[in-house]
Amino acid sequence: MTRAEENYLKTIFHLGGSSSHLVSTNAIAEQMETKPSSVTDMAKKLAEKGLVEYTKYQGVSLSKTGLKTALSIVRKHRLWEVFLVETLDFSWDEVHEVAEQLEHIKSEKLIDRIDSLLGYPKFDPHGDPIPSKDGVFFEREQQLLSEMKPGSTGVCVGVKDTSSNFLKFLDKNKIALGDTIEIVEIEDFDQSLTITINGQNMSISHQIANNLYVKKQE
Amino acid sequence: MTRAEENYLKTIFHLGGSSSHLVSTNAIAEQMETKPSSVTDMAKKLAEKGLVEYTKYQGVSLSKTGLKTALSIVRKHRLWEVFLVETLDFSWDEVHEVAEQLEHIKSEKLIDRIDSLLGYPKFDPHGDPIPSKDGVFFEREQQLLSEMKPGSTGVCVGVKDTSSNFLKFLDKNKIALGDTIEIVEIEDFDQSLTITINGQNMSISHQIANNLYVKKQE
DNA sequence: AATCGTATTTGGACATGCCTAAAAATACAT
DNA sequence: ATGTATTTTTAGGCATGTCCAAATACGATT
Ligand SMILES: [Mn+2]
Ligand SMILES: [Mn+2]
Ligand SMILES: [Mn+2]
Ligand SMILES: [Mn+2]
Repeated sequence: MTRAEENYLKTIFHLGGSSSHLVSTNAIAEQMETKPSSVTDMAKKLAEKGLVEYTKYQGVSLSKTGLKTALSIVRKHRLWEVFLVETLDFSWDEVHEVAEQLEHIKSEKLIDRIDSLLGYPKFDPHGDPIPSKDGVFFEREQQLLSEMKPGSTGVCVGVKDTSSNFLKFLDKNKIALGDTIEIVEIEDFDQSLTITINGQNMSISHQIANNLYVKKQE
Repeated sequence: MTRAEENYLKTIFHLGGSSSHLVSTNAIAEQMETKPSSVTDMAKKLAEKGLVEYTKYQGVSLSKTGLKTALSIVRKHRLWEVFLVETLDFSWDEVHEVAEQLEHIKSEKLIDRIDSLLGYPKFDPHGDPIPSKDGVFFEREQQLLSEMKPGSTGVCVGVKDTSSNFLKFLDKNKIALGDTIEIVEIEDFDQSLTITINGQNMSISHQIANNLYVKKQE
């Protein structure tokens, strides 16, 4: 399994490529910042190896073994991210790039020991679930903050945009995973929200709310 | 800098390629388990990039920047080996393969944090010195146990053969770095040695003694 | 059902890094 | 000094993974 193949499988997984949903050549090319013709080439190769199902002009989806492989890469990526934050004091906006490299290190033992060192974490620094060794993981209960009604309350559980820019913005404004957010009001004019967080009121734009996942509280 | 280029530079370094000593195409090929023609190709490319000096039919040596790069790879390799042993409880015969992969991860910050986490170690699990960030490292004072005279005493500081087989043999016989070894007798017949180690007498073959580095004691 | 615009595939090409077989240079022995 | 053995280089090819430009298929519109 080459690094390129692993990256394609991971991308198809992230784009939701399953038996029920085919992923288009263009979507993959865009996500990977490569060209559609390259994707076609690789789709053929992966189909040849039984890692994806591929029908010309239709799109690709992960096979059973393809999914297993993709999950193992995602597992490694997210565990390394936790390691970087917890053990090496990286901030959550610095870890993705490095994890993109570390996820390709080939050693069962290494990733199992990292997992154990970290105490078998269930979520990565961005709130994304970490698949277990045998590929099981829980989709977390979530909705976008922008979909909540005034008066309701939620706990911040994840981010949709994981860009360094957005994550740094959240740091600067003291918004972190685990924080409880109450929606006070939504402006008709620009959909900006007034929220209460950590006992303080603040105003955030619709775009911010549209990139924050919360778990609704009763 | 590609992974292949890094591996060539590291190999040239290990073969002692300096201004005073040219390394032959064949030697590199053998060490890297590749073909001489491939080495010639790469030698040209590295010379092109200013990382080695290369004269046709003569051999290659590291340039100043080539040496710097090689040292940084060696540094990373050895720090990762320490990390695997100290932090993740790998045994010293399991770390080399994984370190061969980890040494190519590109992140200053990562290796600096690992270095700090480990308390800035000076030697790797096999007794090899770890170059500092700016490429400085101390050649340790050493000689092969097989070169010592009966009656003399030394401290075990390193291994020449780093194969898993040899390292496991040492474990099994409770010979570890830091142990004090006294040479009691050397057999004329087969050069095997009787030594005292950890208060016990034992006999080891010439081949073993020929792969153990010790620091002579007064 | 024909047309048009977009998505996708094909064909040909290039860079990297490797290989084999043959040619050339060097080293060694007589 | 000459011939032989060894080392090294060259030439040509292959695999991987990428790209561009041209051809083809799809699907929405009329
Ligand atoms: Mn990430
Ligand atoms: Mn993440
Ligand atoms: Mn090693
Ligand atoms: Mn070592």
